[in-house]
Amino acid sequence: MYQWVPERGPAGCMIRSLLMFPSALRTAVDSALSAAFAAGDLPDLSGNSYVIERPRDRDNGDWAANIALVSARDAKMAPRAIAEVVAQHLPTVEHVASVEVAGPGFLNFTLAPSWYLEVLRSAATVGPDFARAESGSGDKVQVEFVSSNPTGPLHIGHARGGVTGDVLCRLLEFSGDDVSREYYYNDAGAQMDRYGHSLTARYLQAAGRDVAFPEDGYPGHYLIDWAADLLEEVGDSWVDEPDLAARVLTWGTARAMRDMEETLDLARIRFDSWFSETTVHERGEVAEAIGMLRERGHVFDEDGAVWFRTTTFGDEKDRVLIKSDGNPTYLAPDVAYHLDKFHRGFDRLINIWGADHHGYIPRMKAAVEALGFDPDCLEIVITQTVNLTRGGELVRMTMRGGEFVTFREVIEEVGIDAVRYYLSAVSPDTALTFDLEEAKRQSMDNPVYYLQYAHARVKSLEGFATDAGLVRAPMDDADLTVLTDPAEIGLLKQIDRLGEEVMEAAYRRAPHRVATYGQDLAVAFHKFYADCKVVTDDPAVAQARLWLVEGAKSAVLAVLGLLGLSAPDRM
RNA sequence: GCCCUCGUAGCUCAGGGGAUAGAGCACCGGUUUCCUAAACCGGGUGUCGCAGGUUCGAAUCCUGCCGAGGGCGCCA
Repeated sequence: MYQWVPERGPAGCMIRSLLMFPSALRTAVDSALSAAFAAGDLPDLSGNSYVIERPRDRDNGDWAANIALVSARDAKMAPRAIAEVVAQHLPTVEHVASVEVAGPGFLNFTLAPSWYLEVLRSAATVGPDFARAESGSGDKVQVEFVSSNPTGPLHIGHARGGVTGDVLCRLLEFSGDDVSREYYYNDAGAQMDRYGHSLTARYLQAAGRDVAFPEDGYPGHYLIDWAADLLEEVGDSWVDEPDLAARVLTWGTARAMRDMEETLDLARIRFDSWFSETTVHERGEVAEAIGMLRERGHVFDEDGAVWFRTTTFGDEKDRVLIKSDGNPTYLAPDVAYHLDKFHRGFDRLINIWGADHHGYIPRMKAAVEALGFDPDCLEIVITQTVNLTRGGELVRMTMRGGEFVTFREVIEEVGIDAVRYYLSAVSPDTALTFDLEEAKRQSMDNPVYYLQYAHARVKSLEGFATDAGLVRAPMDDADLTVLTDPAEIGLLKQIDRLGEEVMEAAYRRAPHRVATYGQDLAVAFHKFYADCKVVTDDPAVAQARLWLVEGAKSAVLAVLGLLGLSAPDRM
């Protein structure tokens, strides 16, 4: 339920197309409260916090205020009676057609068509950016996501994190934040050693050497493929080199990184920067971070290890930074990395993590706080697991066994538009089931095509109108007031919703809301298409509808852009 | 055992203090001399996991329980 509360959401909720209607209503209600108080009709209710919201059922108007309901106890009056008084003192508000008291005491506002025509003028002339925030928070926001180690291909879990992060970034940019997208990769430490040894063994095996595969090695079949690539590239010339392991690890890291970059590219997931763990070690930032923690009294030594007292900040137990063998844990460079982020001047950090990292949140927050920063500036979005099915049958995957369907394979089978749509249409908090057969269907029962078809229809209409000799006249010459059909009004209302939906989705870090809205928008457009002919004998109607199509195109393109979907001209 | 997330229609999922709880799929039927039928129209389904509590009002917030998933390393 969209609610307008001035002090929340991106600062300055001004949208390019003046979509600030609820604030006008709030001003009006506030002044009605003052007037009623001055007239002695009501006690002073100005301190009550109420909400301007969308009624669930549009039969109850376009906006509703619950002031009477929240004030009933204070005023010692029946809610409906309060609402009546407020309504009597309400000043006229431009574009408001009617105000009525309804239900238990809601004040329901119904907008005049003139409002929607204002919105249409903006949408049709500005384009997809008509609902973009005029001025955002101004915050420099860094979003870190995917961040898979370069030890193998990306899988469907990475895909969800990647799509979620990417759509969230697009949303934040759309609502005015200065966004930087970063991929952090752990190219140091024990996991990389394991990977190097595994790939080295596979290389030697490929070269015909009889070597055993390490017991703790990476079992995936892809290592055999990559070893074959390496053999093809350098022959067996590396076999007897003394620095074989180092060479293989370097090559293998590059190989894995290339695979990830190619896959992300196919998925239209873009990054501004790639940050390697090695960097924080080389720059001495790990030592610096631990030093800072120690200075502030959050570090102690025990059993030969260096500990971070995270329990001070609510963690379940203290955590090791430097193991007794002298090597850092995963946490140490990660603390240094986050310190580095703050040093780079970001106001807000958002990390997209998989559900398996949930337990890591308290210690990371502890690190931020212990280093002297506001832990609320670090937000963690957790994406729940993805169950891959094919025709309802669970596709068995063993991450530990190394047998899994890769992100790239899913893209190649299903197509990136459908993959992105299905992965971003569900709340990150919900464990989702991704069915390959269902997503692959190129038919009307696939919601992604339903949405894209709205765009294809717009293009088709444009072509047909042109062929029919119908040329769109300037906006100023069009009489938009002829748009009165219920289907036309319904479409206008959906175009109007785009701005608030984007704000809400960005503010709540809820990228899936875009897909939900997109379906409503597409429904309204297809309904309009079915009920109202654009190319008609009445030139005034034809002109107005051409502009309505143009406005709808702006909204549809905005949604497709936010979801990172292609906008096909024909299907 | 402790912590986190989830539990809403047959299935996949929205809604997360507000009015009569929604969509898609699946199922049945209808619409095309008419801008793409990948569309439109009609047909029905709910103990919102269970039980308490807070509130003018609870699917939504709190507590407990049940169930599913994830996490509880000097792994990453």
